[in-house]
Amino acid sequence: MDNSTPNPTGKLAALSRQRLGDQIADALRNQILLGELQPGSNIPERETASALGVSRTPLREALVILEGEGLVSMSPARSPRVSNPSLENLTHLLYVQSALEALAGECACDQMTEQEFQHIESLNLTLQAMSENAEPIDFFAADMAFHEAIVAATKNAPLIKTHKQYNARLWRVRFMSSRKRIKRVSTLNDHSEIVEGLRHRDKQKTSAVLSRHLRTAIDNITSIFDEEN
Amino acid sequence: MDNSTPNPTGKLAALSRQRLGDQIADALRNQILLGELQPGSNIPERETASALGVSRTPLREALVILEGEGLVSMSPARSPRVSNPSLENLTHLLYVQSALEALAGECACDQMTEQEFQHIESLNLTLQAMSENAEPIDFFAADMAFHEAIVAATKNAPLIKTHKQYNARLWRVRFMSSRKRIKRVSTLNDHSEIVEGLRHRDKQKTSAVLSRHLRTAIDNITSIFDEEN
DNA sequence: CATTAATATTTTGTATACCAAATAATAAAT
DNA sequence: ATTTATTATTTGGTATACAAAATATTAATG
Repeated sequence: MDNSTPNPTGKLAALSRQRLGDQIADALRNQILLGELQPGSNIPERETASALGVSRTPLREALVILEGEGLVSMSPARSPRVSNPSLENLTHLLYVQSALEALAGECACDQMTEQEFQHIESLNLTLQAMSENAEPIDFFAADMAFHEAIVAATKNAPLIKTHKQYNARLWRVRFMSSRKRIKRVSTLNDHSEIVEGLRHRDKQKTSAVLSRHLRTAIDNITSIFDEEN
Repeated sequence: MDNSTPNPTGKLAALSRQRLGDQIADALRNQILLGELQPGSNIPERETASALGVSRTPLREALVILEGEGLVSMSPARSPRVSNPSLENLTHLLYVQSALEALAGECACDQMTEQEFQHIESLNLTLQAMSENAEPIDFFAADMAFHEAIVAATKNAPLIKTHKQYNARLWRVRFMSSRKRIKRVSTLNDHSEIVEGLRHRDKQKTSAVLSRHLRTAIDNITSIFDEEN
């Protein structure tokens, strides 16, 4: 959030390469994804603003952005809160994400370069190598990177952005789901099938496997919720 | 934007049933969809704020919301502008919308009530009746209502919201496309097929027809762009 | 001791003020 | 007359100040 350029006010970098509100939104989003800001927790404006060394105006801008992304909810005369989605809501999100990734798989077959395919393939190999040994967080990160690479290969900017936003809302529950190593084998099988579909630029197969792959995740998060209650 | 409750400041209704920023966003969004704010036109903050009788703070909140929805773009030291999407961008949006509506058709087969089906069916009948005589704007509105009703029947809140946002970004070009009465017959055929799919709760057929229906629109908007240049 | 009413405090919502950067305009020099 | 340099003005970005509402607290009363 700061850089090496001195500035008149002496507070924080005022080099407006990006709006301060956007930078704050990025910072808060990270904190939410990392679990530093727990679902349901309050984000009081004054306190948070002074903690970040900014005023309430750009913080508020950030909160409005995050509210639009579904990560924060604001109610009149109440502190903004980190969203705490229900199982039903998460299921709904996963259905949409499933459709988005199915589309991505199809478009990637048309649009990806050979280089991009090789990158996706290498990400899958990394994941396969991690299979038994890796830490949950690393396995999860590699899994996410694989899916993001497929979406990126479509060069469809709105798709990439919307997919990213849905990923953010699903991040926490999918990470928790990933910690349970069960079903890691079938996950890896799916991934290999996806790579084969992409290799032959088989739109039908690629999108079908991706769709099924994501919908399977619904069962996993359901069991997560059952265990908590 | 106002109500009958008097308020101390005497300016505009301060009954904060909803944040002022949201109300302004709604108002600006309407102006953009109606074409009162043309693509590429500026939205200077001071001028617009005083025109609406509000201060820059909530107006700015509204602009940030609309930027998140892709309807407005903001650059440092420049007036916010109404987005003017390229043909490529609109094509990308339409691909996503196609996937969203295909998902909606599938979920609607599972989730819609008999009552909701009858409503969708009646909207289609209205549309068929309008076929030759109706004004472009009315035909377009009925067409949109038909698609929205299918999405609403899924009860999937994130899907409904995302679909609505994509619809807003596509509104203008789809309206222009609708003004050209060509292809109205095939549009109506598609709609009837969709209704039949829903009637038999045939997920595969319903989603396939919806997907094809939307992708056909890509050809239409392409010809719109060609004519302009 | 419990309960209710009144008050104080905290919180968000909005407006205004100030600052820096970019652009437009004007004056001077070639 | 044209071009360049300098100044003025306009614009968005951020901070602060003030207002309204809700909650927490305290005091008074049964």
